[in-house]
Amino acid sequence: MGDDNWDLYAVVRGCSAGTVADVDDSSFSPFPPSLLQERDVGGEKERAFGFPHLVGTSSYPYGLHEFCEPFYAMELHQEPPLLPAVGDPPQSQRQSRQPQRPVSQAPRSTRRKNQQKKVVCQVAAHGVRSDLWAWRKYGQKPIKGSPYPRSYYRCSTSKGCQARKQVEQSRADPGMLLITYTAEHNHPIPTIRNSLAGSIRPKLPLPTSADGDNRDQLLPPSPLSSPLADSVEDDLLLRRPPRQGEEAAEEEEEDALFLGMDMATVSSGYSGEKSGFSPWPVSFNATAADMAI
DNA sequence: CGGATTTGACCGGCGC
DNA sequence: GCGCCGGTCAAATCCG
Repeated sequence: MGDDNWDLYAVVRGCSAGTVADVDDSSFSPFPPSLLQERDVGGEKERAFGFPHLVGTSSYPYGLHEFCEPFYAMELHQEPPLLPAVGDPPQSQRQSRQPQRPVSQAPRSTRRKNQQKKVVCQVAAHGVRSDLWAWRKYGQKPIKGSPYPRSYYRCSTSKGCQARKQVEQSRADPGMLLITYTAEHNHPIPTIRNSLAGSIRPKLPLPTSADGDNRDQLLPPSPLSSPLADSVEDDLLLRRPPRQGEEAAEEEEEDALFLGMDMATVSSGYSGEKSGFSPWPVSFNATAADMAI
């Protein structure tokens, strides 16, 4: 099945252009230690990952499976998360939640901020085309000190899946997205995206030819450049605050051709002040039909 | 009509 | 103890 390749690409493309920083629990890293490069950044250990030999190639090194497995089958290898166990429907908790939200229900088991396992992945904003999981946005918040809002997504591939991810544009490097994965998927990775996948739609009108048309031309729907692409990250980019110099747009369009190969670093305490980003029209709204080839 | 997104409000963790 | 802030909820709205 070519689906396997698909999955792999999804992973590679999802995080290949960046680094991952294990925030709270090194055991939660979705990537095998062999791919993580530890180094000191500002006195803090940072684990950057990269696999240049994987990206930019059209054939998969056999090692990829090994690489992917820990993340996609995390429940098989990791200790149980702090979150409700597999099959424990969070909806049942929410069910008891009244409109007035009685505090006595204390439903928020995910609130252990410091104990929550997280994996922070910094990726090239235009390079990332998401992953095989279907993510549903459930919130967006402006973050103090950051010009960019943070978007909150939960896995919609399977009901009851506790996996979440936060997507935020890096302040230090506006060209990068900080993706924080929290909790684990409690279901197998879909070989193809289910009907929910890729249904994230662009809210903003697609750009006219005047402001950079047809990303499809830049990113033809090849297996590599991804029918997988959904607009989770694109969505974020589309919401970026207005910026003075849009000139970076062209530059980033070029980068897009390389699927965001540029590497960067990330740590749990990123910093920076520059803002701005180029508009990134949603070109791929992958549908089930797109997937089911 | 079903599912996703938007958005304001609520809640609790955490620092002071 | 208090206030700030991040994370989540859920009604309203949008869209295919």
